[in-house]
Amino acid sequence: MRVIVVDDDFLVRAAVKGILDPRADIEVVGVAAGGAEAIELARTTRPDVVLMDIQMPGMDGIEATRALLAMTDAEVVAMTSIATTETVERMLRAGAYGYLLKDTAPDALAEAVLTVARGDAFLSPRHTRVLVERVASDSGHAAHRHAAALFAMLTDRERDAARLVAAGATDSEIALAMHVALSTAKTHLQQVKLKFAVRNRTQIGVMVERAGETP
Amino acid sequence: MRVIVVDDDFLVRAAVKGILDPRADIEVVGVAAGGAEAIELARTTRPDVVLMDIQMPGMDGIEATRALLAMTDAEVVAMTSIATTETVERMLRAGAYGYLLKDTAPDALAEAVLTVARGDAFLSPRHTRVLVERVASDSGHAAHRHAAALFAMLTDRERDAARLVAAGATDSEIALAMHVALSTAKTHLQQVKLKFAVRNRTQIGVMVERAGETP
DNA sequence: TGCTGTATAGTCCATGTGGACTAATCAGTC
DNA sequence: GACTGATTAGTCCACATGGACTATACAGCA
Repeated sequence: MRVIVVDDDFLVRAAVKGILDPRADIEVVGVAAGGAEAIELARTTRPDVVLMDIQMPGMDGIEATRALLAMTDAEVVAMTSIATTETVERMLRAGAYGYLLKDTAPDALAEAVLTVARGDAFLSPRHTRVLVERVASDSGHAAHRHAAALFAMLTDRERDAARLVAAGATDSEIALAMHVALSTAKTHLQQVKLKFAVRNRTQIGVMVERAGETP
Repeated sequence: MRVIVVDDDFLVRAAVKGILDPRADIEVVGVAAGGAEAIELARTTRPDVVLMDIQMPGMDGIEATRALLAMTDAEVVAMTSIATTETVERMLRAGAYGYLLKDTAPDALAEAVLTVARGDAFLSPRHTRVLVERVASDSGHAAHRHAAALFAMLTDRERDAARLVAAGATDSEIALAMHVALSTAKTHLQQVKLKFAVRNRTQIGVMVERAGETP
């Protein structure tokens, strides 16, 4: 398992290398002090896993991860001491599958490397909790389910009309797009209003968006 | 650490008890074969952690978790062999902070119990990956960011007006609610339309909903 | 075979909305 | 002290929308 370590702090680089190198199944093939340097290093050493610090001067860990994953098929494990929803989300979105607190036990460090290398994900318990809470609380979820359920109760043509309303079309544009008379489009929308139990077309648009049906 | 084990399979109950009981820091204070039985057991034994199977006849693990967390302050670790986004999400939403594959190593089982007991989350690497991918791919995210950025560019009063539009108010109702003249409400909405670069109020409503600003 | 739901189409009229303007007041900025 | 942006307010008019109806045709179902 070929690994590179990216951190602006010399002590961290040395410590991580010191933990991983003695292991028979992991070899640290290089260290870098910044994002740009890491990308250069990855090009030449072709690592399986990159241990990446997030806060670094210059190109930060998130940018570096994005750039790195665009050109290699390495896996990335983020290392940091911050555990805000915001940061975790941005890092995972950049493509990292591992997330470690810097005070992690040596065993966990090696385990994280091996876990992401075989295609699974490894997050520290603290980060896992942050992620779980984000998914669990996901406000507006109930509202979305309700809107989706209402949308599913529409007929095919009512759905078409509703989507066009959400896209900002006028009644006559809807009639044109659906190849029907103006009065027909209006009748469909009256039905949609009834079924959604709303007052006007604006709320139809809001419901369609909430149901995730705006294309 | 007081633990109860809930599973409809006698062999699983015995195996889990056999793994956890020998440990000095964990005591299995009861086992149950179903959801209803588990709730009864939790009432009498007051466990710290409940290991809960998801697929059970009668009351399933998700329902049981919801009911159980409503009446005790125990933590729940789900046990299952399925790892679909759907199931993981429903279980986490029900309030579980642990999620194990049934073929988990004995060490991981005990670690999961201890991790959730101290308030963190523990997911098997496979489930962690499912969760990470859900967060990372989250379609519509870019659209949401864009809408939120546009919304942030509005002035205070324009924001108020925009929210009221999304709620389905007419111009005169907006004027009333904001204690301004009809023409003022219209002027604000003209500005909003300009800044959002949209054609009509329906699209204003859609953008406000997309930005997550509908109260 | 009649009932129900869907899709189509129409009329009439009150009200709402969009567009194009102008303009005063006030707060902060250069 | 002039300028800019925010907030307020106004007029006029064309067009869109909502509401309340009626009505035909066709499908599937009991």
